[in-house]
Amino acid sequence: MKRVSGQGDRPPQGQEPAGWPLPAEAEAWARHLVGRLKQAPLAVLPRWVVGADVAYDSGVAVAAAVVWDLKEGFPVWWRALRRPISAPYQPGLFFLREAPCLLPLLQRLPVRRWVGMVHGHGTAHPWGAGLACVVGALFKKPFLGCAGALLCGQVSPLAERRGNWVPVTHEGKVVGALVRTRDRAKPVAVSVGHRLKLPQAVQLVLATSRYRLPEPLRLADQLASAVLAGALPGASLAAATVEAVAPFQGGCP
DNA sequence: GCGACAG
DNA sequence: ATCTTGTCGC
Repeated sequence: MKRVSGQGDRPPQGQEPAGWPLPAEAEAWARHLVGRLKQAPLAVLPRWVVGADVAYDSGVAVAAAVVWDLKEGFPVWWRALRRPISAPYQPGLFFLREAPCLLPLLQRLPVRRWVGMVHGHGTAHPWGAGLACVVGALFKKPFLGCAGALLCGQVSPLAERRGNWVPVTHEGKVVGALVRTRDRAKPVAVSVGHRLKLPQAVQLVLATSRYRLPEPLRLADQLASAVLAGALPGASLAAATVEAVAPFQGGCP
């Protein structure tokens, strides 16, 4: 598929939009990428779950990543990165806005074996190419998507108790799951992005959830917002140096 | 054809 | 996403 500048299948480096498709060719680019997705089961659940999210404000984006230790049950590393917004939000093309911000950050993780979690959909997407699929495929890492609302698909009634879930069906296929992460709270939409199975994705979301959103994502959400608001220091991509971010609210023990 | 539509 | 503190309910 044609790109602004061909760079193989590796995550684009540096300033955008180099390596990313233009909005007009994004659908074709994404559909091509879908053909390269793997749904192989995760042989071993990694010890670390990386939650990543982005907060925006008039031209500026702050991406944040949090490494959650499944064994200990708390965050062990976090970082935020500031950079310019590269694309407007468009349902279905969310990855064009979010992925460029996430990649530079994910390349600096302190752990080798991890599963990624993004605030958005994976396969539960009109073309089966949600943010989690795009990031997972580019990184060749297991990724799942966890969103607050469905973008497509149908579901049956879901029990009110935490831990229950029902499949999300789209065009005759199971593309995700609606998961109750907290009693009586609005369910979350979980779907596979790359290199893991839906039951494993659901298991990971439930294993890291205390409130409605899984902790790795909820904390990344808060960190990104705090840095955006200026309450905490973040690093600028333009500065070429990524700095450590000070502990934030609800920090680690 | 029209509207809805992750964040 | 974002404008916005406390408040009510489970």
